[in-house]
Amino acid sequence: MNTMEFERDRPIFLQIKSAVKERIVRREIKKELPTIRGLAVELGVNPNTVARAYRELETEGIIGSRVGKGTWVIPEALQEIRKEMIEDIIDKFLNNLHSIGLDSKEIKEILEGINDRDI
Amino acid sequence: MNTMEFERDRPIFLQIKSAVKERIVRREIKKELPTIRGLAVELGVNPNTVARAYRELETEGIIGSRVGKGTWVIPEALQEIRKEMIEDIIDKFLNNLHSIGLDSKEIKEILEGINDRDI
Amino acid sequence: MNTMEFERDRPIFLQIKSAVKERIVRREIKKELPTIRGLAVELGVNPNTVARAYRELETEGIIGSRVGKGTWVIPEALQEIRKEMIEDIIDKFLNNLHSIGLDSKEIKEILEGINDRDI
Amino acid sequence: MNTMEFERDRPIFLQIKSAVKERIVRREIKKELPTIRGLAVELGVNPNTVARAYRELETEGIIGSRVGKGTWVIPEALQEIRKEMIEDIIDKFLNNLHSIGLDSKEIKEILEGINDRDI
DNA sequence: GTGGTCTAGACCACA
DNA sequence: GTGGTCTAGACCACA
Repeated sequence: MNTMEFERDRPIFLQIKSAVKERIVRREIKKELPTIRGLAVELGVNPNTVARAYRELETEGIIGSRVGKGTWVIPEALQEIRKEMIEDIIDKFLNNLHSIGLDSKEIKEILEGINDRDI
Repeated sequence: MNTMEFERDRPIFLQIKSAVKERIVRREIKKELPTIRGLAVELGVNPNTVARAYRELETEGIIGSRVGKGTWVIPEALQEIRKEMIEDIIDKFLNNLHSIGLDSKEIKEILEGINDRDI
Repeated sequence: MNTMEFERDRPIFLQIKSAVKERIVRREIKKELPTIRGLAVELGVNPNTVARAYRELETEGIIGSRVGKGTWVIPEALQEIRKEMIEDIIDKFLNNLHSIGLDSKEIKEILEGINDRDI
Repeated sequence: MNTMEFERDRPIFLQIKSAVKERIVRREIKKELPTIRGLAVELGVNPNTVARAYRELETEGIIGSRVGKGTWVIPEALQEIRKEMIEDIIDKFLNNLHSIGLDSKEIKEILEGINDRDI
């Protein structure tokens, strides 16, 4: 996590949540998560803020925690969550394109345009 | 605009702004926008809230307004804004995919997957 | 006057007033001003709007009018008004520079910078 | 900010905006801005009015803010904004002089005239 | 405590 | 009639 630039207009706890989730899904965090206090110091935020991010990740079934034992990734959930995230990203993408009035043909052209990019 | 369900957790003025912008880009609003007070009544919100949405669209150069005359689309801006919106949608899409750790190959596969869908 | 782009956020009658005043001081309008109705049509505004601009110019002693005789420049006022306008422009300029905290030395440098420009 | 006389005929939020911007550019405000409510009380205006001034300064990239933390100057933006302001003042000055019909020679004379003043 | 949103409602100047 | 400003005041989520 090292340093992290926070966007304004989006709660910090949500940004931390996203960042941690991404790192888990990218397998950069394999098992043990940083302690709440440690991460809070590292990011220069209030421990409550990190705690809230962790709490929501726990509710989503991505991580587990036990007092005295710390916080860890739940590997069984990983594959499923990754799939969901991809699906969400695609849905949002298509919805956005539809919302500005593009039809199937135009969307297909855009998809080809992306393919020609240096991704 | 007819009716409009507002999501909670996203400011109403931003939702109005997006909705109006979409309708403009889709050419459903061609020239004259509804009056601030008219739209406010229609949506069941305070005129100030509509005014703020309009004001920001005006700052973005999409619409113009004048006391006593009303509010209208700036047609010259349209093409440009449409392009920007498409570009933003694509960027966000690719960023999201990268952020969960997909590499070029996986992204290309996803693009093909979308192409095979019924869009 | 031909065509004229109006800025938003500044009343049209004031913009007409400035434009007419400028044309008078530049001696582009020598004696007779366009009729209120004629100018209104030309600019695509309400005659009341032009009338208000003319009325204020008359109050400032720049123009005279009589029903049935039209509107004309008062040449005696011209030299004086021109001087006032120049003085106002200079005062505003120096005030603006002071307001952002520039000292005499910096202002002198700016003045030299302007002199080196292609004015 | 202490006290502040508001001109009529110019929106209060714009006057607050200018005043704050000047104080920032003059480095009288170094880092922390007064809180919205604090400044509102000090100036005897509604918090919404100060909030709008701050919001626009934030849009211009001059200040940043976060709920619960307050409002602060973005130091990186300062140099750039100072330059822009000077450039704007000069442009406006030259435009004004041109608009009343002065030619290069006359403008140069005026510039020298200013230089001889006690600035 | 702090910024941000929203409402209800008054008032204004321009067209 | 129309957009624009402003106030008073409530409520919210984040820190």
